[in-house]
Amino acid sequence: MESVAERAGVSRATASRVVNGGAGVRAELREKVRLAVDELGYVPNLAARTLVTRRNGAVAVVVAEPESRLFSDPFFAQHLRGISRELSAADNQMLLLLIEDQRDYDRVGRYLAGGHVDGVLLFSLHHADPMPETARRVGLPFVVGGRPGWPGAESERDLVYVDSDNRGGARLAVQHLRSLGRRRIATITGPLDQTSSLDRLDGYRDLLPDGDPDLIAEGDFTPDGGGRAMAELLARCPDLDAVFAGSDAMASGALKVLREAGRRVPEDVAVVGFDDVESIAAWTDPPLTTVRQDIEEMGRLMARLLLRRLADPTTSATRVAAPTSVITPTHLVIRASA
Amino acid sequence: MESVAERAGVSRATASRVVNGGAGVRAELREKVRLAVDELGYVPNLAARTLVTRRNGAVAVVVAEPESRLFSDPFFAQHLRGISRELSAADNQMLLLLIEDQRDYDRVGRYLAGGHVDGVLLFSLHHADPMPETARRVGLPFVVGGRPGWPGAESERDLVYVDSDNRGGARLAVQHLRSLGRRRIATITGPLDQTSSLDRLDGYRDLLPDGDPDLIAEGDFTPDGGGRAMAELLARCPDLDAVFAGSDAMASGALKVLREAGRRVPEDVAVVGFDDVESIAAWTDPPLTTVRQDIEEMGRLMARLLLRRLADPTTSATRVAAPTSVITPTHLVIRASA
DNA sequence: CTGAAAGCGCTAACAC
DNA sequence: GTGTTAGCGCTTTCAG
Repeated sequence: MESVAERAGVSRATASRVVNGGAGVRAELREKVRLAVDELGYVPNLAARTLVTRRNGAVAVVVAEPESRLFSDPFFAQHLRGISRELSAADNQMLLLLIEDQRDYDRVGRYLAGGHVDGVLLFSLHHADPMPETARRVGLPFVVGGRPGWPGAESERDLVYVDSDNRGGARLAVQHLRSLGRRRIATITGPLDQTSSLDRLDGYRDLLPDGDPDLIAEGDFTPDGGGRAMAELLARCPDLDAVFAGSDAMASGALKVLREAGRRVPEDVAVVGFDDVESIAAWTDPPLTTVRQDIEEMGRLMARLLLRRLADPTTSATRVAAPTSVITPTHLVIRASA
Repeated sequence: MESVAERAGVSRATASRVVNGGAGVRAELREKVRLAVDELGYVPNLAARTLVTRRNGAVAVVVAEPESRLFSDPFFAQHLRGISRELSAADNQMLLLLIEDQRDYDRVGRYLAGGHVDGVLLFSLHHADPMPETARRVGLPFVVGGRPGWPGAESERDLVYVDSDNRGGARLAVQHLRSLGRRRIATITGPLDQTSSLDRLDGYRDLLPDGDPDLIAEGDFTPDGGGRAMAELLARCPDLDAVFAGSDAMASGALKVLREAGRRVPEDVAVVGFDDVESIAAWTDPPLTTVRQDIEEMGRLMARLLLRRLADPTTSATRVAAPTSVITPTHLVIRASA
């Protein structure tokens, strides 16, 4: 920058002003500086800038997903795409931090504390996940993907999150199955330490308040887990005529087990999934009827919420219209499996 | 750090030494400083450190994949997992930079030039991709995922890359099909502007040098594209009795089209995929026989190669044992489709 | 509207 | 061994 200023015949201060928007600099000089910047191929040193501005132009995305689900369910990638788009539209970088084992919590915690990012996006929170507390401790604004509250989690109350209408979506699914005349409707849930699984189960129960508990089996959001749960259900309730799976991935596993058991889908057993992940739902045999949630849009919303917080440093004092959580709608996509 | 030093009764310099390993400091003082750090909850400011050391402890992963494949093929996620593991084992952060449209090339280029990272991992390079040149221009060491060379790409000659043995893998697939007695073996290729597609096609041709060109159709690595290519092939060569698809995702699309056309797999048409992405290959109907490449390992290798370059600043002058490209092996995984 | 000067928080020679 | 000193490259009051 020294040399840019020199070449343009101005001081470093003026050069700096131009580089950062050029407000309050005579148009003539502004041009001169811009020219010098181009000619010298000057690029500002971010570290130096951060040192004084205390801003990084970067936000961290922390994904705490030790399960193999992360790498078998495109859910995650779609989310990321939404986030990345929104962030880069605002010229912010996305840093992906993966947490795979206990040790990583520390590493990521240190990284966040190190002041390399301006805010944090948190994902796949399981019960009693320490990340929100960590983010709060180091004073970084954050937004959570998926409703984080567990009964009694006092401290989590006023944090901002984005989630889809899991409960409503589940109701849609069961409703549809019922309208098809199905009477023995089973469900395969996700891991019950995640609110999304819980909410979907609640939606199922909303419509089947007196349901047979044997019709409920827990999976883990993987095709494998879905298959295992399906096998359990079949053993317990051979007379079931429909299944609502808590994710498309699990539904695909269930489909396979049903096929192997000689049950025709949808004739003998109707199947509905959840997510509408194109690469799974459209390609199973038969193609999956499922509950659609706009995952990419959820990602965009998370990023937007965080950016708003960053732009407007509303401390807890003068919060007038603090960003608030949002629930995105779900709807049914009918294909061939139900 | 000022206050840490004060509290420990030492100078800032000594405090700094302790924080950075504590070599050459009396054990007694070292303890004192450590204590002060803990008590004050001190965390070093990375920006300041970077400013002077010129090191970030971070490497960028640039994924130039405008196609929707990125978000429908777990290939990518597995790669990332490998990279992330290797990087964090060496206490380096991974920054994910996605390139989706032309505009993004500039944004990412600026970011790299800004000096926020120590090195770059490049992915999914298409023909004449400008990223390697950009990385070279800003002077960042980089490693490429997938063989980048195109005929005549002089400047790309001596860059380091990690790739799997695509050609050998394809040969394995065709070999297997032939050993099953198949005589009309078709292939669905990936986009032919990527070397991985080209190499797999070459492997196919190695074993079928006089093959009927009508038995070759181009897909795009998506299930959809695979389906379209399969339909084409069926129209052109109704007598085909086997298909080698250049990816599991394309194979899944092909399977669907085959099913709809009333062809039984593997009885009428045997199908072999490529990748062995568990979430696809194990869950298709029938489960896919495919060529396995250890994607996560490839990611780890890329990271390791880059880290070695960073650790050992071998300029082009004294290169004794410069890191060199590596090709990982492939092998056949037999399931039910062939 | 522009320039001079004072740091941001840390590390690395260099003396002691 | 340890402290002193000089910056790393940039932004930003504060005068002019």
